[in-house]
Amino acid sequence: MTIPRTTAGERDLRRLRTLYRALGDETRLRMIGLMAELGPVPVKTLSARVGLSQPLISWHLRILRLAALIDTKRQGREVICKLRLAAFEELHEAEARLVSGTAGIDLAPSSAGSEATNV
Amino acid sequence: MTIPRTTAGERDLRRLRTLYRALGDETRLRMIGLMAELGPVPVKTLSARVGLSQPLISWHLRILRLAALIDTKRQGREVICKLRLAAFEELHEAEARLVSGTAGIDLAPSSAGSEATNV
DNA sequence: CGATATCATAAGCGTCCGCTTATATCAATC
DNA sequence: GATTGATATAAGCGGACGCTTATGATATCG
Repeated sequence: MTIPRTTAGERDLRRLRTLYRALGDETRLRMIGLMAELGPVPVKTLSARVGLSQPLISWHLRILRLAALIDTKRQGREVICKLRLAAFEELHEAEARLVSGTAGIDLAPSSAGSEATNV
Repeated sequence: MTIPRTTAGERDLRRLRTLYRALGDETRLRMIGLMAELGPVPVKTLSARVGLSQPLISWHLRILRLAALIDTKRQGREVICKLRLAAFEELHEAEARLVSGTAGIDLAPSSAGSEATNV
């Protein structure tokens, strides 16, 4: 039961980093807003409504997909994009663990028990 | 009452972009975790616990401060950093507006009433 | 099978980001 | 007021990011 090589808190950190980073772009937020408004939607429509080139939208979609923020499936020659609301719940949970102060986030192991008590 | 130059949804988009972007870095997430765990904490302690140089921590703190995720105040020669939990509530609210599909996020104005109905 | 529509990938480019080192500001203490 | 401690800012650098244009892959239709 020696501390696992990658702490739970560390895993949260990675996941949070990926999610937040994927969300930290105005174009992607617009796309998410549209998917929320329109429901499952083909790439072309996103491209048209956002007003950016199709390859760029496709690239943004890849980032959102890799972050598991959306699902995509082929339907004929179109690819339908659907928002994964569950991802936001996962986000909230990891976020809550971080902010509740019980994550055990640290780097300097020697700081345990030393002069760490401040304020 | 002509549509305001910057829509409410647009303002949300900017705020969300700033918040998510500030949160989309592992070092900054570590710092937030530490502030959540330790409460108000001086810069030096953050630097020591995270294990990165003081100027770098100071720079990350600036980003968090500009995003209104933390408060900082001088106390003697130290600067105390405190997590602003309220920021997360604001984040959740804006996020909820976006994801609920009522934000009216768009770019192409001509798409109103045209062949926008898909799926 | 050829032609067209929808989407993904590749290559290239300017900019911002994360980080380091060096230096400046501000406050306490002697 | 000079020195020491704590933090902020400046300069510089490599790499990732956001975007465009060009090309390739996949599926439908005639």
